[in-house]
Amino acid sequence: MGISGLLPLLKSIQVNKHLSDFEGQTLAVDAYVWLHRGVYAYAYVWLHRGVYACATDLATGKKTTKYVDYAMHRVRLLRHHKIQPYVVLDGGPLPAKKGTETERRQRRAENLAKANALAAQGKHSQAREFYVKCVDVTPQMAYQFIKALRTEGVQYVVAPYEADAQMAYLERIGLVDGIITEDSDLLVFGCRKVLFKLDSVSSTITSISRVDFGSVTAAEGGISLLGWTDSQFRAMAILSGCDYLPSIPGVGLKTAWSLLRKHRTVEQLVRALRLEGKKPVPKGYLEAYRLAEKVFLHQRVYCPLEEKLVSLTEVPAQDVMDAETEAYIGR
DNA sequence: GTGTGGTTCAAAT
DNA sequence: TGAACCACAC
Ligand SMILES: [Mn+2]
Repeated sequence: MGISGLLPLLKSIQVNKHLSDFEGQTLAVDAYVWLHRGVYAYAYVWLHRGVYACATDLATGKKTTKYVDYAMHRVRLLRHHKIQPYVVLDGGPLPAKKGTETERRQRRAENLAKANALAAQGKHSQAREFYVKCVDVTPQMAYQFIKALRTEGVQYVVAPYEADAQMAYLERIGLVDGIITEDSDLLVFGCRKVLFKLDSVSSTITSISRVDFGSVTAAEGGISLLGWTDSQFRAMAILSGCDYLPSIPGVGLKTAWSLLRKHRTVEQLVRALRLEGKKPVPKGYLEAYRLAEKVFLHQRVYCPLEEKLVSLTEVPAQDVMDAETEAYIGR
């Protein structure tokens, strides 16, 4: 899901770069995106050839590991431009994302059912498009990718939970110079340099830098982020709705932005909204907000230097971490 | 007019 | 995942 509408809002600071601009740098790579696209591409090709077995079976990695080629092609492309890839894979499910994941699983099941129904009616071309929609990246596929990475001596790490937080940590401690992903969440995790939309044909990529946030213009009905702190930016994103917390109905990025200009703290903001009574603030929203904030700040990640699990950012001593919170952000 | 939220589509060898 | 599009409410 990411933060809906965030990238268009930051349009004015998106910079098109060539991969050669990153020569000599180490870039974290969100493995999920490449694997998913690889699986998608090959599932599509197989189905085109008339292989109408269940798409989820097709992609288990038993019959083929072709999807790995797609990802490795991109790994080699980075290396060709003298960029050192640091591949980051997703780990276990984060309790905080439970809602999002059950939703996805449901959608995949729906698409599979539709596909099977259409196939049963002999409508194979229509069935194909639904089969393609239920492809999923399995741990087995991730393992096939890891084997290829090992063979070619590419650095990688499996995150204890989300790759997002893991990549943010690698950048934070200086192990990577930037992050290649398609997920706008990385900006909310406080990353300094995030690279989107890698085009392997032209070797170009779209860059968004934290230092440019202040230049986000209020022109054309947009918003201004001049003088905004990481904390305020994060608040705007969470209030607008994120993977860890749905928004208050009727509140999107722009409303969150103007609310945060009026109120100094989220407590005051929520109190004012409740007093006004125009937007339905759910019961327990503020508590849920605090938890979401902690997931962005303190999610559990693996430190390759210390070789142990740590928090993305250190938890302040006065912050109480009860068992529920611990479970939520990973332990 | 503005902003939100829902739907639909593309994704690539 | 995002982008594009559109209907709806304010
Ligand atoms: Mn994410």
